[in-house]
Amino acid sequence: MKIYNTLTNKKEEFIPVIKDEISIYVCGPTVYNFFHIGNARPLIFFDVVKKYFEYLGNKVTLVRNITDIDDKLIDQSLEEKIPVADIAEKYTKAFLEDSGSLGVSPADHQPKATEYIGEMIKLIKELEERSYAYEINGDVYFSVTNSKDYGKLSGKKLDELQAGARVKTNKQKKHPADFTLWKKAKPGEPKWTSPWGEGRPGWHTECVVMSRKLFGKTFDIHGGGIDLIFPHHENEIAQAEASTGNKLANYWMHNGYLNIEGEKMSKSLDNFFTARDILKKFNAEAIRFFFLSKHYRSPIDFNEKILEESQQAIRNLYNTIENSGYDLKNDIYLKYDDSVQKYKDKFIVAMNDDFNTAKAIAILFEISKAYNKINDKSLIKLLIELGKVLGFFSDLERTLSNNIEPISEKLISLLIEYRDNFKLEKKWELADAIRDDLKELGIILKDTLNGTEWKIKK
RNA sequence: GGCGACAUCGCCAAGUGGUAAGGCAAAGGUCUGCAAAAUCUUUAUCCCCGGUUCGAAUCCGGGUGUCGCCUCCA
Repeated sequence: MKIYNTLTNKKEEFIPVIKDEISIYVCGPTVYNFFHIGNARPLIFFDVVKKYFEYLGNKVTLVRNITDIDDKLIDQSLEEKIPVADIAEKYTKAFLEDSGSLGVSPADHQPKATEYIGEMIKLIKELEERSYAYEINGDVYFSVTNSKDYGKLSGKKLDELQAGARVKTNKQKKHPADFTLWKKAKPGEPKWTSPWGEGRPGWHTECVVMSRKLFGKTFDIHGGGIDLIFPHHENEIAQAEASTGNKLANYWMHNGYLNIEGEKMSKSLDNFFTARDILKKFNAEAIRFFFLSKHYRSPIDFNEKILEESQQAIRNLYNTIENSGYDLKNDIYLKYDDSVQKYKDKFIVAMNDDFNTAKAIAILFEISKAYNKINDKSLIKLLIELGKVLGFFSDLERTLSNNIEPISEKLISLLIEYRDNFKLEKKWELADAIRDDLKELGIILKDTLNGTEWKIKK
């Protein structure tokens, strides 16, 4: 198993701290708004990472934190004119709903920043005692110049950072790259009591204390979007190593951006889509297919045409399974012979190469094609097994059975019978009318060698 | 100014030294009353220039283009 590690800029053999037990920490949302379709990428990708490690027989613990106190929540609270805590609650709920709709399994732990204030204060005090932190007027900053290899994750050098390139410099800091550990509360803002007065923690601290609490010292994989490399993850490393001297995580994985017509999605460019809105138009597995059809580290361009294509592609895989008359309940007797096993091996080779999901998907289609040629049911079993590793076919139980009322089923059979009679009498228009009308109702008729089959359109 | 990523068929996309996976779309054939599904067939020499090599989409150098990061950001 090889994983590309941002820390070393190369693919490395993956060796977990504890054999067969893998710890993953992924930076979760700041709950100040509905999350956008770009945020769905790390959610879906690390969902697959977890599923794949489990498929290989590991016990996986995935932590995804929820940042529920931050400047952005305060801004949103002013805009919506409701308290910060209500903003947090509202958008945390929305996050959980929408990520669930995307088919992303809940993390094993979903710690909230506000539950860790005490821990964060402890860490900041520790940093202060070791003179990595200094306080000015109730604000506390981390001093990056005291950190001996600051910049090692992002490859940036302190003297090359162009201070104020995008955000105006805070002149009370000793060095422009110093970052906030504790922020003094303005009147009316949410606040907690600390040795430096009332205020709130800075963003970069929560992940350090949460991961430490839930995993102990060094854990296996820290993940997130590529934009978090600097400064967020850089600052996490600086704090963790300054306080204990231990590595925070062994492997750092970062997914590329989702772009809109080649450009980064942002509110100011007015090319911003929430996952919630996209889910109204496309099903979750089409969205998943879209993301997984490209390697996670590459930028991916989003548009509706691609999603439509993805939807068609995943539907075709479902077609293969549905047409096979596969019986989910009785598949335990199916065994893989060598010719089938080789597809499984190829899939694992692809996934072991830094999660090459694009190639893994190609193998699903090879299996589908092979089945349609030789009709070996064990290929369908493998297709489902591997598809589920990528998070597909969650809907299979429902789509394989036309789950409707017996009375409706009888009605459909009756109509098919009438249509058969019309066909025998060569009254094509009447026969086609029945088929078209049923289609309007979402019932698809197919004439096969075994007679007319029907299914509910999903 | 510093750092980095990317450029493969109409569209999406894998491939990192041995002669171009896969998906979507399109065209034609088989099957069908028609349709759907399935199936067969057809469609690229890899941004440009130069170099290394028996051999390069893959390595090196130089261009061109697109995008990103340099303390909001997945």
